[in-house]
Amino acid sequence: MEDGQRMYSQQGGLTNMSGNVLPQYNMGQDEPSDQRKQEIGDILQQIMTITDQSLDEAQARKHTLNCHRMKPALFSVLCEIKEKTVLSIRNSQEEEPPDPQLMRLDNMLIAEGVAGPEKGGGSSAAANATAAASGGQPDSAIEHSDYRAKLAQIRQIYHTELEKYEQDLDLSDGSEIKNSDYEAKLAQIRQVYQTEYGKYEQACNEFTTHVVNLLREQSRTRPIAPKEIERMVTIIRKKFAAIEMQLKQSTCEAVMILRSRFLDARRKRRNFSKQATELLNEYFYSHLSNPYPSEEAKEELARKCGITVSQVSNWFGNKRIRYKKNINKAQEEANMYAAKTAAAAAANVGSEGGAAGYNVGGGQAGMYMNLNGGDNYQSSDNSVGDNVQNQVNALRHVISQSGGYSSDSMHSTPASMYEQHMNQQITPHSRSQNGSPHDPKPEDSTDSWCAGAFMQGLDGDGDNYDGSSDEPGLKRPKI
DNA sequence: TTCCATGATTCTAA
DNA sequence: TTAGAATCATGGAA
Repeated sequence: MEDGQRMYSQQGGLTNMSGNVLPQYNMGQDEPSDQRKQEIGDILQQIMTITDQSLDEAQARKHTLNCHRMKPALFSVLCEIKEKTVLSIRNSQEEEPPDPQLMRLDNMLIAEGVAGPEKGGGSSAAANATAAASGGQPDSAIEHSDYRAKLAQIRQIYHTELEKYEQDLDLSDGSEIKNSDYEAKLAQIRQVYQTEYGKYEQACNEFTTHVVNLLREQSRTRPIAPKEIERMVTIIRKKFAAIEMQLKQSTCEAVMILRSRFLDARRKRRNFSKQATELLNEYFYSHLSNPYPSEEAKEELARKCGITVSQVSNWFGNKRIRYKKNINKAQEEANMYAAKTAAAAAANVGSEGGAAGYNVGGGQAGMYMNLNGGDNYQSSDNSVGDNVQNQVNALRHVISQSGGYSSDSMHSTPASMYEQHMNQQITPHSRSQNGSPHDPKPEDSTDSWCAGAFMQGLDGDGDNYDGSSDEPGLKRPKI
């Protein structure tokens, strides 16, 4: 009230802080000084007590005050007093540099492509978000139930959205991120961030508008200058910058977790189990004429090996290229698997008493024989008896060619076979009938994916140990 | 510690 | 979209 009392000039008129009499208002110079003092005192008293009154009374009082002839002059002086006292303290806080932490967050989000100038996430926000840690003026400066209700509502929305945000990103399961998933996850983070940022901006704007309207309304009964409203907007923006900071921190954390999982997934490499490798090799060498398993076959292999279809595809890709690069070793391996397969088939024949007892689903040999029936790389004749016979033929062939299973004979590889292999090599590309590299081999095709000679070394027709078309007198390379 | 095997990724061609 | 080829990075044996 001291400031208010200073408005009374010694001359009996209204003066500003500089002591100058305000000439623009009709101050009623001809009125007695005591009367004017009393009148102004009444006005001030009404203003001070207006918040103690009921809503209806306050509204009525507001109207009376607004219509009072001295109100403009009085408010002008009050605003000036406020400007030069309370608000001057704030002025010193306004020119703070941008928050370095927020700038770092902005930089990271921009670098990761999550936020950027075109997305409205980075620079514009940073411009608004200067110095998040300012004082708590809004709460103390504006005592209004609407304000508090709105603030509580926004806080609740913020926390709800924060929970939703973390749920949407769904990075808490500890699962590994594959390369193909990385971009998708990053895009998901980007989308969630932009959505949440949009909500944040909307809430910020709504709240700012609400407070501005509130202050304008109050300016009818309180000395609130437009400049003060502008400052209040700035303060609100700063307050909301804390929310923005939280949002950006959460997003950065999500990106870092994603990247960490992704890199971990790349680094981690576990060899497949021995059994899985055996199954894959058996399939590979039994389909050496066309080692391109169908999707169904891949799925079956993946299921049996306990790996993914992608891993099966990788394995076959690696196997094909490494087989071609190191044919000598591959031949040894092929012989081993051929013998093993045939032995298993023969064992089935012996134990089950013939073709009728062939165990399609059981055993490793049965496994790929079963797959053969599904992808049709095998002979079109899929009768159980023929399959068993094929296995037996293959076994006989391997044994006859190798002279048993001695390591010496298994490891010796005639140059003629290698040369023939290299000369007759046919890639799927060149074999393709319509130019597509992934066309499956026609069922009746008798050509070879790689090294028909090598397959001849197994059963002579390049058709997965199918001895049915083997010529009795066909001379096989000596192993 | 080194070397090799191997699963995975990336790039290119078809 | 798939396969081939090159390459990377890790696991495991020597």
